[in-house]
Amino acid sequence: MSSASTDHPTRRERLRQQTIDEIKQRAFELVDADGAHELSIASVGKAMGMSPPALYRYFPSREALLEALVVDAYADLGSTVASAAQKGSDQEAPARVALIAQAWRRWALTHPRRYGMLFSDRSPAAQDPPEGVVAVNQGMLPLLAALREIAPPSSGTGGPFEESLLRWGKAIGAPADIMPRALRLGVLCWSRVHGLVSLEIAGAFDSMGLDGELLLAAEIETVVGQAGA
Amino acid sequence: MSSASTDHPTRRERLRQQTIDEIKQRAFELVDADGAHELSIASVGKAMGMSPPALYRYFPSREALLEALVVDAYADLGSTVASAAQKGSDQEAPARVALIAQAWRRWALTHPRRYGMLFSDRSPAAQDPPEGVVAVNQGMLPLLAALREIAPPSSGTGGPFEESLLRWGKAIGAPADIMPRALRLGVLCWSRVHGLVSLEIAGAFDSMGLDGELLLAAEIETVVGQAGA
DNA sequence: TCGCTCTTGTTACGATCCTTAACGGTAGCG
DNA sequence: CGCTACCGTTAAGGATCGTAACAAGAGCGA
Repeated sequence: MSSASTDHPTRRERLRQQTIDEIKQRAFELVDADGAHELSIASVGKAMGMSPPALYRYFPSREALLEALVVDAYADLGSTVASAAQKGSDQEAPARVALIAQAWRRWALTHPRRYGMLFSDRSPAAQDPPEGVVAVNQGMLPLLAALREIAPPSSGTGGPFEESLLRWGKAIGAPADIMPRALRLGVLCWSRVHGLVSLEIAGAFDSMGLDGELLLAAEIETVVGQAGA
Repeated sequence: MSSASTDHPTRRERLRQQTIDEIKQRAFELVDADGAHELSIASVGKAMGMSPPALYRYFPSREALLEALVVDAYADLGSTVASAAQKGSDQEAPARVALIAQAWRRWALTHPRRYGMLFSDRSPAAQDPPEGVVAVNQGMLPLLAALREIAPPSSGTGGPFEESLLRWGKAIGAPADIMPRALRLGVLCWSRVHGLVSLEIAGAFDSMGLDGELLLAAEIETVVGQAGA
C-alpha cells in the first residue's frame, strides 16, 4: 500500500486507472454499436489488442463491467441534465422544465443503447444502485426547484400519499418548504419523459407517424400547466 | 402437402403445434423466473426432457423463439387490456380509462420480465413486429373511444401535428369523427402508463417510498381532466 | 394392409464465450 | 540494485448456439 488511491496516485495506479478507462470506453463503443447484450469480454479485449483473460485483472466478471458502465452512464446522464438546467438558470421556470426534459431526451436519443441499459435491460429489482439514484436526482433537484417556482402555495391535504412525497423530498434534499404538488409533478414529469423517450427509442412512434419532439413538448406544457393551475 | 394448416389439421400438424405450445410455455416459465437474458435453448430442452438440438426443428434459432414469445406476450397483454375495457363497457368513460390503465399495469406487474421483454430488452428499432402494434391497438381503441366521449367537440387548429394524429387514428381504425385532442391524449396516456409501470418494475419507486398505484391514479385523473377540460 | 417417406429425435462436432489456473516478464518501488 | 507486485499470456474446463449426420418411427397413400 503506497498511498490512498485518490491522494498521490502512484504511477502504477495511474496506469491502472488509464487502462480501466480505456476498457470502459471501448466497451461503451461496443454497447453503442451492438447493444449491451452483445458486449463480450472477448470483443473488448480484441478491440484493445489484449487477450480476454487480461481484462479480469480489472473487472471480476462481465457483469461487473456492465455494472460499471451503468454507473458511468447514470452519472453522465445526470450531469448532462444538471448542466442543461444550470445553463438555463437565468430563464423562467417553465423554460427550465423544458430544458431539463429536452436534455434528458437528447441524451437518450444520442445513446439509445446506453439508455436501454439503464432502465430496460436491467434485471427486475436489480441490486441497489445508489449511484443511479444519485445521478437521477442530479436532474430531479433542478426540476423540483423549477416546479416549486411555478406552483402557487396551497394548503396541503396531508394524506399519506402527500406524506410519502414529503419524505422523499426531504431524503433527496429538496427545499424544505416545497409543496407536495411540486414533488408529485416532479415524479410524474420524470415518469412521463421516461415513458415517451422509452417508446421513442423502441421505435413506437415511427410506425405511428408521430414526432417524439412534439409529443414531449405537449407533455412539458401539461406539466407546467398542472403546476401552475 | 395434405391440407392447409388451419383447415383440417393433420395429426402430425396437431402434434407439432402441441410441441410448439409446450416449448413456448416452458420458455415463458423460464423467462418469468430468470429473465429473457437467461433463456437458453438448452434450458428449455432440459425442462422438456429433450436434447437441445431437437428444438431447432421448431424454432430456427434462439432469437426466433424469443420473437415468438414477444408476439404471444403482446397478444396476451392486448387481449387482457381489451377484455378489461369490455368488462367495464357499462361504466362511465372516465372509469373505463381507469380500468384500461389499471389492466395494463396489472399485467405488467404480474409478468414483469415479459413486460421487460416487450419494451425494454428489444434491440433498438427492432424488426417491424406488426403483431405488437396490433396488440397494443387492441387496448388503444377502447381507450380512444372513452376519451372521445369525454372530450368536448372543438375546432381543430389543423396543424401538422394534428394531421399526423388524425392519420394515425385513421390507420388504426379509430372512429372517423374523433378529435385530435382525444388521439393525442390516447398516445400520451399510453406513454404515461408505460413510463410509470416501467419505472415501477425497475424498482424506482421502492427506493423512493412511493406507491405505484397511487401514482397511476394521479395520472388517470390527469388524463381524464385533460380530456374534459 | 403394406411400404415408402417425411418427421422427429438422437449423438457428435465446431465455434464462441466466460472464467480460472498456472506461468513468465517487466517495471515500479524501496 | 534487487525484490516484489502487477500485468499479460497461454492452456484448459464448462456452457451455449447452431450444424451435420444418422437412426427410428409414425403417418399417409396405394
